Amino acid sequence: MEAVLTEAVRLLDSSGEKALTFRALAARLGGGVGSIYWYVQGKDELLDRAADHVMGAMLEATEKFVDDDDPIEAIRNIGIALYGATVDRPWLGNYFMRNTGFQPNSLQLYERLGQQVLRLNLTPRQSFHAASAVVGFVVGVAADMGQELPEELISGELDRAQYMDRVVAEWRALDPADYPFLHTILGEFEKHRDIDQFRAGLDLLLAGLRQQAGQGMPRRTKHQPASTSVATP
Amino acid sequence: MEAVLTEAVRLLDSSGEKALTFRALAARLGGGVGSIYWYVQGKDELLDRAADHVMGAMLEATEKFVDDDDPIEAIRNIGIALYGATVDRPWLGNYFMRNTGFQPNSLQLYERLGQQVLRLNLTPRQSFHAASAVVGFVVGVAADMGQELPEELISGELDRAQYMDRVVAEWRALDPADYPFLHTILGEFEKHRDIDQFRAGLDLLLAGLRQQAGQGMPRRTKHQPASTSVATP
DNA sequence: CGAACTATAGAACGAGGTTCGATAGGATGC
DNA sequence: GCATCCTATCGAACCTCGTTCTATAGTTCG
Repeated sequence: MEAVLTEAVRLLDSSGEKALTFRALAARLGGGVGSIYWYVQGKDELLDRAADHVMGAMLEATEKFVDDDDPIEAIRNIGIALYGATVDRPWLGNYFMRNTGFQPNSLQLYERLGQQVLRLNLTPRQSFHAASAVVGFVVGVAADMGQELPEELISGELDRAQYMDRVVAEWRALDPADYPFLHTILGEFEKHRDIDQFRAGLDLLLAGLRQQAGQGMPRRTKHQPASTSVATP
Repeated sequence: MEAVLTEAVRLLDSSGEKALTFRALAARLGGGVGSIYWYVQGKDELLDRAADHVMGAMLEATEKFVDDDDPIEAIRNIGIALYGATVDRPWLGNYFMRNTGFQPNSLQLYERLGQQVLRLNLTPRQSFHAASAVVGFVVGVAADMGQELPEELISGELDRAQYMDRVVAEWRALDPADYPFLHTILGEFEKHRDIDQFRAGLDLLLAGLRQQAGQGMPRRTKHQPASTSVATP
């Protein structure tokens, strides 16, 4: 059973979602196609199980962040870790889009992030929205950035830089009068790294969150400078 | 050709991604399976074309926002429109995750949003990050929220409220000591509406952006004393 | 020992994407 | 007028893949 999952994850990681077929998996395990159906009900469940398997590792990796002095810093670290695990697993991002995090390990990760939000002393409604926004942003952007590579890259016809150059060239050919923004950011786009782009976005979101936490909302006027630590759970 | 796309979109919207098969589409058009291959190279391109078709309508719908006095308000409106178009089209969200917006109409929408960002007078790098973050957030969250319904709902076995109740009941059964956050937000989750949740997240992000626009200089938010209550609207 | 349960194997079925050759109808060239 | 292309259409055939079903051991228990 464990073997089925690890081998499935290996297949997914190495060759993408398309490559995970029951026949290929059976071949790897040196068994028959039908055998897998003894362990899982169908392909959906196989994917669910594989995803939760990865999220288990994810949980362990983020355990060390919960004691951070600054809760926002903890949220950032957890978010970055989640991003990292998702971005180079197109199948995982895809899975998140298909199945809200009701799987046990996903739920625990949501809880872990939420506990950091609790330390900000917001209203329950604000806390709910904040945690959801962070998870939504991280998973959404990671799924977006981690998408399967276009075939020119897979086939080895072009490398990443060449492909990027081609896209930039196409954009540069557009009329600057019609596309002033695109031309403004072309230089940035050309040399950008996905991870920096992600972090910048996350920082914007967290800045908004910090601001909300800072200005004591309706009742909770907790006017502490927010850099002093709170007792950890 | 136009007929192929409109019929494809109709199939997708009415019955989901699974329902779009070449055979079904051919039947609707009263033609043969092979004919469709004269217009598109394969299923991927069919999806691409269908998505761009929808984005065209999207563009027209957001045209009226570009003259808003407050650029941030314009960004918010465009974001909300994009969210709306995506959230009830699971196939569209799925498409965004598979293919960065290099399609002509997607690119134009990105440009339109970017032009509003330009009005904030940020550095090119900040502008690039801001526009990307907003698009990433909107599309990511919409794709997440718009996912295909679980089968209990499709089969009509349960309605949305009943399904929600069941999830909430499961969560309530968890130990509050282990899941303090989940129990804090249970009440909110129970009565939440997706659109409100989305707007709240977007507002957080835009608050961060407005703050960045307010303080003239580029600046890292990491580890600053958090006394950043900058003038807000 | 026989019966029931665990676990495995692989043939067979059906759905769906894609390929291929056949077939017109119209335009163009000689 | 006839031959030759180019456009557009059609559906049979092929291949892959998820899933089902039956057969077959081994193992446990009465």
